[in-house]
Amino acid sequence: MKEKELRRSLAVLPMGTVMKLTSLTARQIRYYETQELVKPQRSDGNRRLYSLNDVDRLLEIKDYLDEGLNMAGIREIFSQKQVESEKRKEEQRKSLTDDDVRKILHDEILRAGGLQGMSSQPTSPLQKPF
Amino acid sequence: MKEKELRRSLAVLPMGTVMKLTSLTARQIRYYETQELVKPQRSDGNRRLYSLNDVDRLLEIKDYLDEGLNMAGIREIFSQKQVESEKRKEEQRKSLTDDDVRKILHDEILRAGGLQGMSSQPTSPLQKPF
DNA sequence: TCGTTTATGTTATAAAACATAACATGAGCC
DNA sequence: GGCTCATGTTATGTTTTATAACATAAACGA
Repeated sequence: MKEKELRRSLAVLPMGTVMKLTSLTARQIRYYETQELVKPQRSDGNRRLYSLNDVDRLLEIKDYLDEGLNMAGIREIFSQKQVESEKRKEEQRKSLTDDDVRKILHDEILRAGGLQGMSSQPTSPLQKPF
Repeated sequence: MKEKELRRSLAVLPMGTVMKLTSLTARQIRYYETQELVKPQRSDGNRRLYSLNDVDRLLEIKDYLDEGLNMAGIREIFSQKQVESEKRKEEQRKSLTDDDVRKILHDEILRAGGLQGMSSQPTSPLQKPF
């Protein structure tokens, strides 16, 4: 699912398209940028280029505004979300590492015991002893 | 998966983006349009707007050209593909219909036999007798 | 209540991107 | 050599976008 992620973060949409997709005015979209709520890329000619993720973000902003939040509030929410997602990423990194450790240990045990075939799992690419 | 289909056929990409995504020149892209190989939408101001499907199509065209095909050949291939896809669609429509018929028949049999509970399937929304 | 801030509208001006059309051209073909 | 095909190049006009400045209604705070 890394391909999809890439597609969603490709900056390819010009202002006009984003306006239609979000029903926001150019003024609003640019203002939210000054408030650091979205950071579109720029083309060589300095045109703003948005990704699908940016569009989603703008729609989120709209929702929060409807709920009465102000720019500062939305900024705060977004920064929290980012912290959360980074935590999750770190969590996953750790858990993967633990998993590796487990595999390695398992391997050690097998070798120590002298190939008794407790498990019929094919050897993992991680092992490669020596 | 109907949502994805919709997203892929949304005409939102301007010429410049498509040029980068395909490594084709504007001249080429427009020429393929005169050859009816792609039919982008137009914005209010007459700008061409492409969908992700269009981009894929342009990449296909590029491949076929590299293989030595000419416009007529590519046009032919595309029209064949369309026929095929329509056949498959019709096939699916039919098969779904058959399935419905089967369910209805099954139901008829159940009622004729007087509720003997041969199957424990919950009644389908299709039945609604009378 | 008055002065501020906030979010957005409006207008002016310049530049970038795109459209159409016409002419140019090298490769392949008869 | 003349023709077609796919594409390049150039010219000209329109659309879209950028930035910036001024305007304003609503909310807010003193």
